[in-house]
Amino acid sequence: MKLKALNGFKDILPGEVELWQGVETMARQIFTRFGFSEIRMPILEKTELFARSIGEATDIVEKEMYTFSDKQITMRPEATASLLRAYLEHGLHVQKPVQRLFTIGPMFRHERPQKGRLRQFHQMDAEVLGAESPLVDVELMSMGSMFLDQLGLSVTLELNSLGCPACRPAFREKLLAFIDARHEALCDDCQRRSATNPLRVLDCKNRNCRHQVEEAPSIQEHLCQECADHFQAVQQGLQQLNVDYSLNKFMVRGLDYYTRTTFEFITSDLGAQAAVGAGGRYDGLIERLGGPAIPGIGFALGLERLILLLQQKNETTLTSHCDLFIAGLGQAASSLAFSLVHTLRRNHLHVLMDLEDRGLKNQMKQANRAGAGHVLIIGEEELEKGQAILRNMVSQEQQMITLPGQIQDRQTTIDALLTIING
RNA sequence: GUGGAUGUAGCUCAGCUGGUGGCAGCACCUGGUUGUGACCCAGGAGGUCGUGGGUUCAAGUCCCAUCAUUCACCCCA
Repeated sequence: MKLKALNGFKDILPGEVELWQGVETMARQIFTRFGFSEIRMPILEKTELFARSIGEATDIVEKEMYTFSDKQITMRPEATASLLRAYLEHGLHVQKPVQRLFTIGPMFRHERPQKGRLRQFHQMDAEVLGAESPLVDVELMSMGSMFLDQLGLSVTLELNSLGCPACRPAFREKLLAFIDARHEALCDDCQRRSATNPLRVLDCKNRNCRHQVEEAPSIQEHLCQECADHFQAVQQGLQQLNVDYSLNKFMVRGLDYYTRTTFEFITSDLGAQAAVGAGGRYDGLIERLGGPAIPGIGFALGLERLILLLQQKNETTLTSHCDLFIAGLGQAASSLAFSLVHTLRRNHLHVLMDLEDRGLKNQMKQANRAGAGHVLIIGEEELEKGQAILRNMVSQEQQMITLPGQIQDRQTTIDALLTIING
């Protein structure tokens, strides 16, 4: 085979698609229950939008975006930027003070693929715009937690606060001093990071670095009064709703726009890609995009990672069931079956038949594979008498059914079939 | 961008120190009952051994290159 999908791009085949649909349905149900409305945005946006929101100096913007440079447009690497653009463009912030929005769709990042990481991947995104209350943070996390729980996945919620422009600079200085004092002991990556993004050093997986950083100053102890109060209220709210969480003073974000509350849903079952979902507050972002000073918070869940977890968890024997298979033997019977199948489909039945003139044995096999509850066998002998055999594939019982002689009689047969099959 | 591993049937994989590609499993087709599925039995079809070079009398097997996949680093959902 010469033509293949691009590296990092995957087909989702029948058998797996059902799992995706299940997850998406669950998400829509639960998000709707929390008052969220779905919004869908285009995949292409002006490159500038992502540069301004995600941050010029981030890895995503620096080297991972699929950009048509001659046109200055980019395939979205995440959803928040597009969502906020749409939110401002259509004046949603004027229509309602608080908007709860979610979206599901593909994102694109040119990274080296590995387990749980693709170049085209899918995220579910939930965002609350216009609300500053810590209870909103609590509600959002509890929603994510409820969703994952309903899927039967056990993940842990980790929580941190990144402070705000008022308190973060001071902490940054203090952290830099700490890191500089241990510069020689850190790995090459961390030495580089200490210059570009010192917060990232806290997040290094190198065991030695982790050890070095154990006593590092905690952002949680350097928050300004407002941020500290907010963080405190978030924790109280989580406790009130019995949402389990643990504090992680080392958690940082890869996108520049986060402030205050940040959180991740973590699993230990996906190898290196531990985060199935992550998000946080971004109180300055809407303003940065040219809108009014409106606070916001949101999170994204990685669909591929959820699917992997679900697949690992249980053998997904999602067998499709069809109501009826019609097996016709011979030209006349097949022809009758053909129109009967069509009519039954109009009556909302899931009906199949073979169109290749195969033998009865083969047709029975097909019916079995399709998980048919009943098979209607129209043989030549029965057809002459205006009858057919209806076989219950589970109980193996068979009964004679009268076939429609005239078009007008058809409804009688349909009704009889419907009664038996649905009954 | 950097490392490691792996490319044999539609899928999962055997194939030893080079000697003609596997009665291998799943799936598929046909038959075992004139016209009855799952189970069983018999048979069948299916492959330029990723690609291109090299070594050799002889390469799926050894060497080099290349492409692809994958895991990890990095980064992130």
